[in-house]
Amino acid sequence: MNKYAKINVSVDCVIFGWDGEHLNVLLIEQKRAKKNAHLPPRLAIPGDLVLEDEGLDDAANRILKELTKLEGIYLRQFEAFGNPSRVKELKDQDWLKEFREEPEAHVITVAYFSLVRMDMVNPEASSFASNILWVEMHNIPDLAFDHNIIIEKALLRLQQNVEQKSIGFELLPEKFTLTQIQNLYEAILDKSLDKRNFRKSIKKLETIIPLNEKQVGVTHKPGQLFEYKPS
Amino acid sequence: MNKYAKINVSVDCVIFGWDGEHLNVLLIEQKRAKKNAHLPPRLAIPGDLVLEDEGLDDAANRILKELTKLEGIYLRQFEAFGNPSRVKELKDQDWLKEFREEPEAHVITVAYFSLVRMDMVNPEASSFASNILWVEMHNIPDLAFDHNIIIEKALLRLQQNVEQKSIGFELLPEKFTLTQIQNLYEAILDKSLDKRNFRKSIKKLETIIPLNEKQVGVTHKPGQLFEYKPS
DNA sequence: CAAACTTAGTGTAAAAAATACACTTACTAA
DNA sequence: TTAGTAAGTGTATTTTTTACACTAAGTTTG
Repeated sequence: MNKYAKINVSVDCVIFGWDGEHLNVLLIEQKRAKKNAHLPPRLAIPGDLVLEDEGLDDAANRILKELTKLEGIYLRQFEAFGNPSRVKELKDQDWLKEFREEPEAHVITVAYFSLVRMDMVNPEASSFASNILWVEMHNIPDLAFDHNIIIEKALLRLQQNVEQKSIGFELLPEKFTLTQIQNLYEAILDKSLDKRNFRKSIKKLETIIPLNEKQVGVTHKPGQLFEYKPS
Repeated sequence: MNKYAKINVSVDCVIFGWDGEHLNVLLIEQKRAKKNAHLPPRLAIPGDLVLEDEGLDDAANRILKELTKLEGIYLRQFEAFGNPSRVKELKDQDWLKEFREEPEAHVITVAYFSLVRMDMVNPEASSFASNILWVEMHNIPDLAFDHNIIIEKALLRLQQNVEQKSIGFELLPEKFTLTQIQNLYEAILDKSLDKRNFRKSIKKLETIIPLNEKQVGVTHKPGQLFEYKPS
């Protein structure tokens, strides 16, 4: 074995989910070997090793699908994490020994994020994920490896993208009201925005086009519907 | 050998150099084995494999130093490149066979960039670099692997950073004139800026402080000197 | 020493963008 | 019919951005 053979490469996916109210993150419960079945479930973001001759983007899509059955989600690479200590904690070593051929190997991970509508997506646990759960961003427990840090960094990047108005519409319903967009932005940025000014700025965007339709089924004045036409 | 063993991880460094006039990029000429000495020199940005149990940032610093003797330069990670074909071209395979234990391995590279003053820095070829050269950004030849693409992406990121005024002063002389800053910005952004407006925006920054000194040794009206005090 | 050359240095007006702010309207449910 | 709820709207103020051209301070040359 040469001096390079022990570096593995993984990808990890931070999937932000919008339920119309809060920003959530998709977590998996990792399976444990039988002998460790008594241990508490281990939570993590979906991720696994990259295969030989597999591109990073391909790996991210494959792994997300294998663990959660989610497909066709736009994943954006945002950072590589390579601190050698990131997989060396005892809790992590225990698990790695159950599932990895080289549990003590240095693992460099390339992290991706995405933002989806929770009601448009149906994650199901698969492969070594024994369970899938959405957890509110402000309520994330201790996760495997350095996944808490990875989520924090992903949120920062998401916020930067949103401030430049370059992401966010993809995850609204096909037809949506301006208030729905505002709620989404407020959840991502974690601060409240002025209604009139927000509407002004959104209406200025050419990609948001007004429809001759109103919201139905609400118990108050129905809002006008808009749709998103990517340019 | 398991199915993961053939992924190697490298780092590559895009070092932008400012000579007061143009933006340059630091390239190395890669050594060739004797039997291939007749081949034309191979140009690349400095980069090499990450070692086992070495952090990415550490690897970047080590490798830059090994190849160019540059030390203490702030390197910023900006993207990982993992297309399996990035290392499979014939020209690249030839070279890899001379120097790598697993020339056919998939190599994922994590790319870093930095910006330095060319007169404050003294790169010297070392290790498998047989020569070091600065090449003007607009004049970069065909490089090894996907290094041309990596440089393009690094420039984009540098430009984004500069537009937010968050980088650039580090690489001016200790005392500099506003025109010098403007020249730097124009070189990075590759466009010309209005003198009065530029000066207004720079003077608004608290980190740029005016000195009671003037430029000396110039053959025209000497400019006022400023210094940069990081906050 | 005067003229020519070179870059430094300066201000204002106009346009555009960002902010702060409060009441009326349309619908549902009780 | 009333009460409740979120939708929808405009203006004035401040801040930021942009466009634009001449004078000043030094050096060099004839």
